Amino acid sequence: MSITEKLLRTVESTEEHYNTGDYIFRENTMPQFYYQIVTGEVKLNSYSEDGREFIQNILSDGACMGESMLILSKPYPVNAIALTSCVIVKVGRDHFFQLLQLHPHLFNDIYTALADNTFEKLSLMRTITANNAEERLIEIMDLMKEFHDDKQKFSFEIPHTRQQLASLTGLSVETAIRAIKRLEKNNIVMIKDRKIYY
DNA sequence: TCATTAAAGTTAT
DNA sequence: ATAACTTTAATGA
Repeated sequence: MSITEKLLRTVESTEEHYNTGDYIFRENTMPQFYYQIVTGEVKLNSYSEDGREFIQNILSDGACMGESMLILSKPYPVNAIALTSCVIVKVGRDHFFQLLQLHPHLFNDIYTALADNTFEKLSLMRTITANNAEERLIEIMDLMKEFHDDKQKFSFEIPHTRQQLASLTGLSVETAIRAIKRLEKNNIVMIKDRKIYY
C-alpha cells in the first residue's frame, strides 16, 4: 500500500503540517516529491469551467498521492487539498528513487498502490457513467467499504458529507440527498443523526 | 431523471 | 458570528 514510515525516515525526508484547505500540490505543476499521509485527509480534485468541483478521490492515513505523476514526470492533473489538518511526509524525487533502489521490495508496495489506484479510477469511471444517481452512490459506497473492510449490513459509517459524495459522483447535492433518502426507504442505507450507514 | 435556484434550518469553526 | 452543510420545493431541460 504505502511505504513504512520507518523506511521513509532512513532517507532525507521532511514532515510537513498542513491546515484545512491548504494545497499540497496544484494542478498543472510538476511533481517534485513523494507524499505520504501520516494523519489527516486529503482530497484530489479539479474544477470545471463553470467552477463546479469534481473530487477524484479522498485519501487518508497511510495513503500516498501523486506517485504516478512523480514516476512519469508529468504535471499533476489534479489538486491535492487538505480536508483536515494533516501531517504528511515529503521525500524529494531523487531520494525517493534512491530509496526504491535500496529496497527493491518497495516496488511491490508502489506497484500495489498504483494497481489500487487504477482499480479505483476504473470503478469511478463506471460509477460516473452509470445512469442513475442511486447506482452511482451505491458504487462509490461499495468502493469505500472495500477500503475500510468491515463487512456487515449497516456497519460502515460513510466518512464523507453529502456534498462530498455529490462531488465524487458528479451529482448535485440536492440530487445526492434525494437519492440517499430513496436508498434509505429501500433499506439499502441507514441514516442516524444525519450519518449514513451502509 | 437530474440540474438549478431560492430559501430556510442545522452544524462546525 | 460566520461559513459550511443539509433539506425542501418549484421549475425547466
